[in-house]
Amino acid sequence: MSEPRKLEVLRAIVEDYVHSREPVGSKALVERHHLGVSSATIRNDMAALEDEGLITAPHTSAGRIPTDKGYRLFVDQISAVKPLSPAEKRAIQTLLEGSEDLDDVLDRTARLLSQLTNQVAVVQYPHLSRAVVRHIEFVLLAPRKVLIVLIADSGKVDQRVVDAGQDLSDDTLATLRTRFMSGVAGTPVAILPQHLAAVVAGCTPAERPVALALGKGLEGLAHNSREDRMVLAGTANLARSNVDFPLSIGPVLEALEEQVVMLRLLSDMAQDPRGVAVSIGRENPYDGLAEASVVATGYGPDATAKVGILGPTRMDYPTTMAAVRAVARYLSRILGP
Amino acid sequence: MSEPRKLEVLRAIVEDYVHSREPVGSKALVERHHLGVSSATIRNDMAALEDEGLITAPHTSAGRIPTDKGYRLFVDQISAVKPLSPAEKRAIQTLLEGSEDLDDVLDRTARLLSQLTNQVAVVQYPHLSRAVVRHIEFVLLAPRKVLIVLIADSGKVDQRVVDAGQDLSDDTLATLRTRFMSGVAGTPVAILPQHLAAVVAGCTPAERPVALALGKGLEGLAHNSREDRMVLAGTANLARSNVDFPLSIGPVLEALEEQVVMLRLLSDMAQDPRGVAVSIGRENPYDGLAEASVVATGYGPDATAKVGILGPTRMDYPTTMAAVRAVARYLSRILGP
DNA sequence: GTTAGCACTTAGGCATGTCGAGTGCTAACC
DNA sequence: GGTTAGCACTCGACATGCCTAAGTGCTAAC
Repeated sequence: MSEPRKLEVLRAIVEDYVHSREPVGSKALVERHHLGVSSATIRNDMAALEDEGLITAPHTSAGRIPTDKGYRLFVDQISAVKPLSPAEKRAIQTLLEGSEDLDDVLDRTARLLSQLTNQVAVVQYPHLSRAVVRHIEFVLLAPRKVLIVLIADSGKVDQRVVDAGQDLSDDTLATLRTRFMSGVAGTPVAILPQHLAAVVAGCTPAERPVALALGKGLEGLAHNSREDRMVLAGTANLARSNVDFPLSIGPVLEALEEQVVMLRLLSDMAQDPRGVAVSIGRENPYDGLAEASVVATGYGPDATAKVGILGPTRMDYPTTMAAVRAVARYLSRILGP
Repeated sequence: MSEPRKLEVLRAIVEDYVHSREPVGSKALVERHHLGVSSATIRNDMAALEDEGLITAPHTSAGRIPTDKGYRLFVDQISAVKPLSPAEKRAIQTLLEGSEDLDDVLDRTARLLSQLTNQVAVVQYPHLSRAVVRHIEFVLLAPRKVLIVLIADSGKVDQRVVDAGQDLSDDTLATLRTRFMSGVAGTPVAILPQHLAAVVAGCTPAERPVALALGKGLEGLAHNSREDRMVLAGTANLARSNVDFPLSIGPVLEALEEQVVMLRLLSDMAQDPRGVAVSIGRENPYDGLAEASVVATGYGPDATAKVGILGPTRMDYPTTMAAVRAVARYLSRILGP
């Protein structure tokens, strides 16, 4: 029994199953792929593959389907990432170039990726930490309510309303704004807290309480900003691709809604040498995703923010991986300097 | 055949069907509800209701289920909006009060409403038009790229990047900012364009082209801002409540993703005198929602922005309407002055 | 206008039978 | 030793027939 052929058989099973959605039998295999042997031989190979836990039979007299382990081997060793068609590349470029503000870029990216892959697309907001504070604005909404706006050089704008704890005049606020601005402009967001503390320390005792409140607000903004949010698109694909649902979509929708779960999952995924990480079926830490796979990669200057897709374990990995990788590259380019 | 009893029968059918998810027969009706007549009489009433198109039988020998028209009559004339339990009211209050920035408020609102109703919640971003310009900020991201930030007194912050058409210095930009600020601060967003034109006209010829670009950007912001976005929550409820799906969720997910469709639908809904609008099944202009109902209402100072839910036509209207109305009220209060 | 009674319809459950796809095994073959 | 043909066996999918329970519509009596 030749080892290379066994892998070839696994590859054929994965490809056929992804394509047909039906368990694939030995006879169908020899017909569709020109392996130069008979179906009986294939049966022996398949029995071996089953012993190794790479494929399984849903019931006695049906064909075989790949297991999570089988998909893993397929992704790691057998398949090559398929390059995108020029048409697709062009589509990515045109679609992404038309956009300007960050929300819009991410939104378009998600929609694009979901169309390209026919899966659910997930795009995490880029991390702010490496960015540099460009501008701070305080706006008095009510005597005690102050809207804080933090603008970073990445073009990202974050906002929050804080309670000043006491009534304020526009003048006081303007003074404070100047103080803060001179103290933190140009500071990397990551080390903002230290600088804020210095500014607060430099305030007059009268200003102190308000400055403290504002400083806290800014700190919160920098720390807790939108990088823990994400954009979704293509949820409808879940229902479509699963007309005969091997994937019960309820738990998956729940996972998608629990953004914390998804974000955690994305950042925990080990980066594959080929630049795209894949998490298959039960490899996912979240039970609701036991029948789903995630394909993701980082984007942006340090690739910490993630972009990816989620779909049934039975998906076309080579094509999907190519799409995710390509979109991430274009996205990095657009957001870059 | 007494007319009031016929309505009572319809009411009983709707309530039972919503509760049991199964067609309801004449015998079950007399047992569960103390109508003082026999099942034969009810049968006569039901035949009449069917003639009027208010109920229908899925097959010859099954009970009846309400039609869209039946639900409509139920909602309009029979049912009373159920008040929320004190516990629920408290939950709404605590959950919404903890939040500060607008994104957060809307997000929490959506989650809350979806939990309260077990349906998909939709919250439209509040309209900016009535708001007053509080602040404008220009930030130079690259020599020719300017980030424009527009802050309204509602606490809403919008942003956009524009191409200035020529290289700029920080100084030039600061001058222009002052000009724009003095020209438009305090202006209602709705009439911003006129004021912008005046500012541009008042610029020196050298400044003109840049001012024009910036003015255009601001105008676009005011006009086209996030009011055409919306927040979703509880999509997983679609899958859950429809284990035996009378509602195929694919088209519904598609509709939800086409935000344009949903926003259009929300704003087209006629306001009910009781303050909550309902659109039932085929009343919806969008085909994918033929088996779904939308319950929505306006919120905010002039109730133009909408908040609502979407679910199967077979839903508990009285309770749902109460929840939507209550949440909208709390939301208005939170966002109010 | 209401009721009882009865004939009629139909979905759904269940047992039964058949068909075909696919397997595992054994014995022969190169 | 690896490969092949052949064959018995298993099981899901599908069709058929039958039965029951639920529910209706109608008619005649109250």
